[in-house]
Amino acid sequence: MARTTADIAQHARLSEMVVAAADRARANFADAVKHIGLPPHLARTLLFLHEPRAMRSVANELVCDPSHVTGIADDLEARGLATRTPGTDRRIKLLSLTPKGEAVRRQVVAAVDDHTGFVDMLDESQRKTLAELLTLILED
Amino acid sequence: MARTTADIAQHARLSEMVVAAADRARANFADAVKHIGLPPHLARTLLFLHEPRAMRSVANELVCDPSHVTGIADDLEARGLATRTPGTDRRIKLLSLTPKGEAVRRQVVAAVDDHTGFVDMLDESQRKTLAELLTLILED
DNA sequence: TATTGTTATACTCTATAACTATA
DNA sequence: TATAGTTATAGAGTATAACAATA
Repeated sequence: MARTTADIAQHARLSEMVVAAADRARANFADAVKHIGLPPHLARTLLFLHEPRAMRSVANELVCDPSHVTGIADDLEARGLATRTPGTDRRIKLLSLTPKGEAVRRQVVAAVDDHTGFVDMLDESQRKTLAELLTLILED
Repeated sequence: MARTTADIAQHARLSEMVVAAADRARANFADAVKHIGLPPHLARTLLFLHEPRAMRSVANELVCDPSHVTGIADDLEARGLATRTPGTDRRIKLLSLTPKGEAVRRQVVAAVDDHTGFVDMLDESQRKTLAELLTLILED
């Protein structure tokens, strides 16, 4: 395969491309949800809240430290989109969507689905191939 | 294609996978250059300096604000890896590698080439396919 | 007047450690 | 003693705006 940058190895070039594609994906997501009036990280959190989740579980989904989720939950509560409810183990707080939160979550899902994004550069078969290759990369 | 998370669209799932793969690529790069004793962003900058570049040009390669490059150049100079030299247009400062910088750059190239990384999960034909798909995504 | 690089400043994102309340 | 969540703090990475030198 031709190298576009003289002496950066193919290896490094593939990595750069993956990182660039991720930046594209992030920008695209931010763009898709902009009209909803939520910062991207809150919109993304809503996507995971199709069912109530413990704070720690949200942290795992977002791949961040649990302490970070406190602020996100505060923010969602302040916007009336989610509430903390105690679990049966009373150390645990479950983050659940309010009816308004459910509605906004549906908006986010629709926006992501509708938005003309980078995935539209690929046809169905190419998306399938990409998903397969990325699955290989992401395997342990 | 089966959706692994109930009601996140395929679209969103592909995006998440690309972002996850990029995180993997970044961690892998950091891992590869760790033994060289350079923070990843400096090692990455070295890769672009196979020829002298104006500060602004470096900023474009790194996709960051030019003001940010000042600190990077300071850091590289403090480590004896690069020097600023005036261009023919004397507003421009060219960042060039010192002999030591050339040597360390070769180390970085070798480390990235050798390091068992996420690209090794793919065979040659799969890498080619991935590069092609990413090229499509990254087209304007 | 426009452009290059610099400085000073501030913002975003995230992690760490110490704390509380449960278990 | 161990775990869930919180608080306070700090660090990395990056952007913005005002500035000096040059075109």
